Amino acid sequence: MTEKQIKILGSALELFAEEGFHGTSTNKIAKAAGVSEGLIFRHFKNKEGLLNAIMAQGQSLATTYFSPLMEMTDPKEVLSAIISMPFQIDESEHKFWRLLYALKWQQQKYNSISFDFMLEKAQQAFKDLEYSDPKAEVIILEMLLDGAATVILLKDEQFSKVKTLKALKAKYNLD
Amino acid sequence: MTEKQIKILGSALELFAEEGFHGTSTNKIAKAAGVSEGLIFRHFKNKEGLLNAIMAQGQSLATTYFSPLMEMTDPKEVLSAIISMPFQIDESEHKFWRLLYALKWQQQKYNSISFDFMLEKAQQAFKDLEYSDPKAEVIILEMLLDGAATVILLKDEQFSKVKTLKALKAKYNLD
Amino acid sequence: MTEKQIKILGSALELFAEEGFHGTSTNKIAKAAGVSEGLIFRHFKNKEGLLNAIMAQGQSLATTYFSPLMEMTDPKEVLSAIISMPFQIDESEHKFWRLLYALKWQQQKYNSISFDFMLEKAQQAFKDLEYSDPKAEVIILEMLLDGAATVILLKDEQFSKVKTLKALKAKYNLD
Amino acid sequence: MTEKQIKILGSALELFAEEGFHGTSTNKIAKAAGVSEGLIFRHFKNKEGLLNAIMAQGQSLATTYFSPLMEMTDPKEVLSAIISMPFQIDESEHKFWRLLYALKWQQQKYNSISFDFMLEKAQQAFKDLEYSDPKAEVIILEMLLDGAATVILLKDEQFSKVKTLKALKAKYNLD
DNA sequence: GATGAATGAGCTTTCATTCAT
DNA sequence: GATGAATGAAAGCTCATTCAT
Repeated sequence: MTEKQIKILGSALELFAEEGFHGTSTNKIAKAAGVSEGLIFRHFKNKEGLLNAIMAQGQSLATTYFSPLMEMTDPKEVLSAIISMPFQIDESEHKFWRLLYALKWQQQKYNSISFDFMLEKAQQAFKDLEYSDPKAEVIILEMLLDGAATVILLKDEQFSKVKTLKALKAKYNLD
Repeated sequence: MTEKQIKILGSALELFAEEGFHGTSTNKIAKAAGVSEGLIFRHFKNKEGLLNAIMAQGQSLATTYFSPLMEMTDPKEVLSAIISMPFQIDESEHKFWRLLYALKWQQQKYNSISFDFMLEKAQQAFKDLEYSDPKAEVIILEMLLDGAATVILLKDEQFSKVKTLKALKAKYNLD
Repeated sequence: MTEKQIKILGSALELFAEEGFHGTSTNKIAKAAGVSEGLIFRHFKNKEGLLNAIMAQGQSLATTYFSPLMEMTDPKEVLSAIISMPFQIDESEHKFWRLLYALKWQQQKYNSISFDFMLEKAQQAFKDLEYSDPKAEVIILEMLLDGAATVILLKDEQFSKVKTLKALKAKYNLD
Repeated sequence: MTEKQIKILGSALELFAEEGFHGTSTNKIAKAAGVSEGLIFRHFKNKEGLLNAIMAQGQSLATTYFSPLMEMTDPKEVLSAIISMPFQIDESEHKFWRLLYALKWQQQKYNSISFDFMLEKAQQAFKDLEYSDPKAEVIILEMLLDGAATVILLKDEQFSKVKTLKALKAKYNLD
């Protein structure tokens, strides 16, 4: 990938995340990236192709997130790792997750990154810990993750992440 | 409001919720409502005016939701009422809440309907019940509400709401 | 059809005929028609839709041309009528036929107006007149018609149509 | 001429003939030729330069066609040779003539290859054979040639060229 | 000679909005 | 109140052409 391609993807991610896919013109992206508008189409074919390229990039980011889970066996460690996730989104990834969540609400088409594997791992953990209704627990966990992501991505820094995570872990008796 | 105005608002709500504000053209709305495009502008001045009208309608819906809380004093009853809320969204309101949540991710401008009053009420309840960190508890509750709304509005009917709500209430020792 | 639609179709026909479909921009058409560019798309959906509308108009023109043939029975009268056709293209239809012939060379898609009926009528006439190879005669006739159209449409008025038609009829003994 | 130049010219000829000059992008030509787009401009300067190069190639092809005529004196031989021409277009030249005829309809600019010499030769032949209106006969011959080319180039192989040519020669009492 | 990244003008098309009826 | 023709700005996209490598 050339330097300009990277610039385009970066600007597009930022703008899509902030103003939405339909709310962002290719003209705006090109200007933000310091690039001619035509170049966007030469490299990504479409405005949608641009979005796809961003999502493809994100897919590998997500994989990095999830892979450590695979090897864990201790159920408490598993739950602790899962719950911590949204609290560990850092500056550089912030924009990507914001876009991903925003897209969720618009087209199922872009629900491409799947959390199913993670949720299955969680269900096993709840079973191991002998929760009475593991299925319901998984739903609640999913809600907590989506909710944490929502609050963190939309009103970051207006509350103490450390304290919140601690209280949350306490609810599941995770040290 | 005339019948045609109602039709327009209904179609707009549906389309905005599904395809986003910028993703929906006034032409599409007019066709969905079975109305001439010009009429939209006669009644609502703007595309944005349309959105405002929808939000105004929603505001009163929200008030209906929240008002019973005002009179409650028993902290457990308060928490129980708050937690139940997203689980009680019914068919007819579904589209509106979907739109409201989708807009959250797009423009802060439309974060108009505020949950602050409710969250303060919750904080008082947590204090009354002598939770060790009421502030953190409120954040967690907010996450749960946002998360529950997300899951319910986006993948409705793929899980048991009754069981989930029950397990959730158990977490807070609410009967 | 409104006055502006007619204007658009007229300008488009003229420009397509002179500079080709791909060689003519919708901007140019709009300006020639004294109309906003958007209007073209509102009425005809596409640039291609514009072409289709022109062809549809032409179809009825062609039908007018061919229908008198249907009732003729005298073979000489039939051949005479057919041979005369390209020589009777008048000013108002000139542009349309020019476009039609130009399109022939580019996409079979637009070979929509069919001369087959006319050629069958001719074949019957050649049989009636006991020509030795009626099939070959039909091909030659088709060539003559295409050729006459080519010469008339592309270098009109540089030769005597009357004398040429006379000499041509003489070749078929059509007084 | 290098191999790549030949490839470019060949692809351009083919595409121009099939989809028209304006209907063919340099990008498409480059891909068809298996060559970078830039190379086209290095070798031919312009898109128009490409067309000119094709026409120059064609000019010598045409000369080959016409030169035998120069030395003929017998009028019947002359007419026979002229009439036979379109029927002798072979596979390898097909595309070129198709392009040439298609261009006729698009821009007079490209009426570059002239048949005038040939038509003068024909007029002399008609005079020698004491046709009553040699001028009109030349026009008719021109029509026949254009028409034969049209039919042969656009619906090749759907009829017997041998029989058609025979019937045609019979019309002029050529053996 | 050859590539392919890059450009900018121009193209087709969409869209919110206006206005005469 | 209601329509639908009409607009003009801006959107997404294509294209011939240039240039560094």
